[in-house]
Amino acid sequence: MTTPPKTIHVSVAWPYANGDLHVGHLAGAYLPADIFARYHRLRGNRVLMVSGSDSHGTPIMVEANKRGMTPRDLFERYHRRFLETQKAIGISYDLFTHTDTVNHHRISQDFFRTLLARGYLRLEKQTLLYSELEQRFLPDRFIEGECYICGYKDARGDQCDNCGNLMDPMKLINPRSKENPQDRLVPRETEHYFLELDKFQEAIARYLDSHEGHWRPAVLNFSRNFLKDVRPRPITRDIDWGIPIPLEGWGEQKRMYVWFEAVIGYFSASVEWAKNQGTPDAWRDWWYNPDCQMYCFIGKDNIPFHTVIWQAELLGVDGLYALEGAPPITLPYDVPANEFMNIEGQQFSKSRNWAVWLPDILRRYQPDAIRYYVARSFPETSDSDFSWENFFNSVNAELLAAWGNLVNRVIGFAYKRFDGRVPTYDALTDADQALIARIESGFDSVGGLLERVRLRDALLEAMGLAREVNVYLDQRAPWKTIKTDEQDAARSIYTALRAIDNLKTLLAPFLPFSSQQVRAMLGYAGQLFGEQIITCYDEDGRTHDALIYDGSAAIGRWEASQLPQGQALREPTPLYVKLEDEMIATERARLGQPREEVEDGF
RNA sequence: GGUGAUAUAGCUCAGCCGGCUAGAGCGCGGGACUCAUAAUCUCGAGGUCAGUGGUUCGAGUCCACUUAUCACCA
Repeated sequence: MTTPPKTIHVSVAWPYANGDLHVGHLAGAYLPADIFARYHRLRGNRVLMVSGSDSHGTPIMVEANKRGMTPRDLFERYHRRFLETQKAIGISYDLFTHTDTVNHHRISQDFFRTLLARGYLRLEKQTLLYSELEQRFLPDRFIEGECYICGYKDARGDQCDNCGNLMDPMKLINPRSKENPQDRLVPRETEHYFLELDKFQEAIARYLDSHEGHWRPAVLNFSRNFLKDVRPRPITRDIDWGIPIPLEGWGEQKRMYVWFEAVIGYFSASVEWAKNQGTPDAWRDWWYNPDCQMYCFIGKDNIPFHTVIWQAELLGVDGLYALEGAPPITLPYDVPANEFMNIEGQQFSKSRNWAVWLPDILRRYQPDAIRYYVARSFPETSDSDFSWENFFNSVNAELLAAWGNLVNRVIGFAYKRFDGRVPTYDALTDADQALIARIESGFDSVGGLLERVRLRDALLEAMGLAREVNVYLDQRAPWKTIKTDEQDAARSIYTALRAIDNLKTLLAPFLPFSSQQVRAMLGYAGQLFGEQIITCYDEDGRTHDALIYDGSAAIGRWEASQLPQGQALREPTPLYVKLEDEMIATERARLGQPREEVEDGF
């Protein structure tokens, strides 16, 4: 019956640390990744789930500039908040680090050196706009000018807000610096390294073909299309915040492009995790192991970086840090990219504050309530919508009414009428055995959907099973039979308790907090999952905070309940808080209003 | 402009290689029950499957075009 443990790598998109996390982040990548990772841990598989804050890139610089902070102070502020937020909502990273570690810099530079040595990098001259005032090349986003397509006066260097077209800053009419309008921008020649993606075209086409069966069609089609006319892409830029280029004379004004080094974080964070664990070679079990299955959880805007570009980087450095006779480096097995989650019918917008921020809602709602609604609304096949009315509805009418109430009524009944214990019965009826078998079938059906990363369907399947227990109870009516035939009530309550015991396991990847509560109320000791810990690591005097997962005390298993008769229960308390409809309007009214970032934790 | 995706009940979505009298949950209306956070169970009303044209004995399901939304590329 038991299959040998699988080796699963869960690579999760790295959030830019220039603002708080919102439900879009959660729906797009973090919650799917966590559900998937928790399921595989319950299955007894070896899971390594890593991510971290993206501390580089122009979004960080732009925001830091706006606030008069250094990029480092800015990203450290949000990194810290990311740790708190993700701990509170239960995103169980084995390591959530950031890209400004000594380790990540070293590994990214080794990627660069290896690619250069193997002839995958090409040096090219480019003409870009140079600021005479600041004595540097300005990133696209620091440039404004007149749009050469629609004539809009204040087009940004990367995109025109009026016509939506992407901009080539060199073509802008009367380009000027966003910061200093009196600054003079002059075209000047500069040199950059380009990653020759076209050299990997055939290998990646074969790679895509080999995964045709199980990838989401949208992801596969998109990637093939992107690959068709893939061309060399600059991996360095004129900027002073980022990872230095490890070459003579490239130290001062040039850094790696963030798209190049951020994905390397999946690799470097695995290496860091291994080192932090005191098993510095352990990362090879994922990265040089032909049996490892690697999943990248990302949003759709990130698809080409994780289905083509990251593969090119990995193929280009294959063998890096490998031991003698190692198998080829691991490429992602699947990239289950999600679409976007809109808010009340409109696209997320940071500038308009059209967003549902996680630190804010975690102060008002239970983490499992948020997880439930977001998971049942995952944008797995197309964009989905977060609406407060639907959130309240789903929590009250589904999570609370169908599941929370089931747990409460059954454990409550047993607690009151059977002496605070799991009832003892003589023999179960056919109906009882049929229900147990039906619920146990969920380990295959829900598990199968989870393995295929159809998480929304998996959740709905598990909830459907919970409903069947309500139907069963209605038919067996222990509240009636207990008056005439206590033994029959004992059978049906035992059966329902055992169904609940199974269901809490089936729901545990989605609802880890309340599943743990159910486990405790059923009288079990111990934890389904491990501990999430915020800790600090020291790299030769330079420290960084991280969120980690310690699974050593976790005893949860994806297997059928053997609930013992007579086991002492704990007095049940309701799992979920009922949400008051009046609050819907209050929540809606917050959208689009100025927001204050509250400083304290949760 | 190019490429890809999405458009199915009031809401959120399922409908794989064409055979459905079009499904689920929520919401709504009637009934039952009372163990339970007025929760649960049951019955029911609700859709010309974005539009137009085509292939086929037969099309939400395949093809073409159109419209709308989204992403990426230029």
